[in-house]
Amino acid sequence: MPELPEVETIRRQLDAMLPGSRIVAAWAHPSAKFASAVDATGAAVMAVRRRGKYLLVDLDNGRELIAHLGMTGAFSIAEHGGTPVAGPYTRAWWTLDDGRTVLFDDTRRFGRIAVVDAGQYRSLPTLDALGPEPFDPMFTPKVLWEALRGTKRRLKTQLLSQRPVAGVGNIYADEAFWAAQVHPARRSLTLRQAERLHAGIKQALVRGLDAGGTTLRDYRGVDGRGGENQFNLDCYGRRGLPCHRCGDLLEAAVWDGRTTTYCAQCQGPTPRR
DNA sequence: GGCTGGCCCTGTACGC
DNA sequence: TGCGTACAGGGCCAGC
Repeated sequence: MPELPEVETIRRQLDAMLPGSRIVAAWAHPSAKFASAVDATGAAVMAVRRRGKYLLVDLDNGRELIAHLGMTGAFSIAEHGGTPVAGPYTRAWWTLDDGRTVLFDDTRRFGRIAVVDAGQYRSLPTLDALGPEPFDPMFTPKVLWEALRGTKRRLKTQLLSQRPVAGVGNIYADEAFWAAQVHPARRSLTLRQAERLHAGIKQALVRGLDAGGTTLRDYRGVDGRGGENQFNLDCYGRRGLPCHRCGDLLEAAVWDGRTTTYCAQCQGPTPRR
């Protein structure tokens, strides 16, 4: 499940390989989620950027190719020429003028490809309303506090909406709340708690970036290699295992359709509502 | 306008 | 061994 560290790892790999190449042919799965991938045909790649969990490929015709990896999306590059070898889960491919082919595979089809006019994200409402980048100086504890206290939703649900901050998914949210010792099911927080959560978010993401991402099942970089942050996790997926801080067994629950792991001792009792 | 819950989608794990 | 079911979850959207 690619989140910011995984998407950034892929971005760095693609940005080192694609700029300067022109797309001479393309194919897309007929699903509306992928069909517009062929609209990039004829354009040259200028740069590969990232916003939250979205990859933004700048094209030289004033358009952007946007990719969201969903749960199982992955890019790979076939170096040799000839007919692209699409697998059963290939959802799009682009052949470049140097003979290489970029493939996008997505087993569960939660991903998405779109080609839009540069900066026009109205067809992607989450991207259009994305919060600040976590390493942007404008993302301060106070900004986070105000984004979270202005809602009645659970703090984690609001965080996963991508509006308080961009790029945090289930794994890094659980890690951040654990590090901050804030219960994710709370619906309010103090400025002091927001300061700890702000630090926890950045700490969790930096650990993920330094480890090349978290590979629990599907995530692979463009080079086919997984990340190693799964060995650093303190909370996510550790239900029933001892808390690395207090030794109590971690608990898990489903709130708003998302499984959440937490330490009832360190992060406090579950709010009644 | 904010919030909730259902849906999409398929491999894996597990029980019978 | 084979079948059925539950589960994983990011983003979108309908309904309240």
